[in-house]
Amino acid sequence: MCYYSSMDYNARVLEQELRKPWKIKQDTMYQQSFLAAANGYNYGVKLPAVTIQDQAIELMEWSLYPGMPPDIAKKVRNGTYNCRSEEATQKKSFKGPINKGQFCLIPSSWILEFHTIPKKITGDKKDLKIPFRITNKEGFFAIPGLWNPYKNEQGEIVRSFTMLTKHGGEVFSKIHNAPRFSRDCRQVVMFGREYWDAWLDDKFLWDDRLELIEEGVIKDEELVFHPVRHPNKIRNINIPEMKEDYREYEGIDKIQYPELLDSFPNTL
DNA sequence: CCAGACGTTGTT
DNA sequence: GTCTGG
DNA sequence: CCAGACGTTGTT
DNA sequence: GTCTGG
Repeated sequence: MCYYSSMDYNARVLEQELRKPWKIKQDTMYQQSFLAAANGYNYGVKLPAVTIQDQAIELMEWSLYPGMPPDIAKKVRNGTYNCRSEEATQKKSFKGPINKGQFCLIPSSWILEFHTIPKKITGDKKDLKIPFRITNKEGFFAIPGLWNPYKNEQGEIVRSFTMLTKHGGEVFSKIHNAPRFSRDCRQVVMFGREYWDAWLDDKFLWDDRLELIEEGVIKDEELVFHPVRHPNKIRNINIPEMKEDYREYEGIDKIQYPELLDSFPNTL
């Protein structure tokens, strides 16, 4: 999954339209935008998130650092950028944060998922990977997550987080059709404005939260998705000087792919 | 009990 | 073509 | 995921 | 560090 967040836009929405002005811990990030990708070899990217404890936007590291000795934690962290919500309480890396109520919310403008058209069909040498921009009608939502602190090599306490996923709905399953190993198609949980307060309310225990996820995840009918130009570089997004390069993706445009006519007739 | 795992996804 | 390593 | 390798022997 | 599997 690729994730995108534009903080200046996000903060404007929060303050003016939603009347939910979270404090912003580092004002330097107010004007930043973020485009980040998750995989097992790229973690620690700093993204804006709100913890239930502080109720303020701050930069935290994407991919949860579990409470284990550093040599082990670093390895496990390769796979903690997401957390399967249905199984979270059974996982050593996540049950601690859950029991301590370390929930967070990650504001976002859109995410990308890739649709694969096999080379068999295109007749090409490689599969065709078409990125879809996915968001809600408001163009602004938030992803529920868990967070955990750790002490980095400089001895500083750093906060890290994971984004929760659930079984993928129809839209996600259709777009995200890459061949998989044995498991189901997943989607990152997206909450519209009306579920943010509940997620950041400490009266809800984990079982309540599982229900919140099922009930609050943005429905397919509320999703807006369309194919877009292929972003050729996403890696290293957290390098500050690359910020300008990514700004161009803020208005990432819908484009036509003739190859999609068979799989997405009339829906785009 | 001890040994071994600890995680998720599948463009970046 | 298929597996491994990053 | 993609990029890059695509191997053996002797020894643990 | 803590849990799971054998």
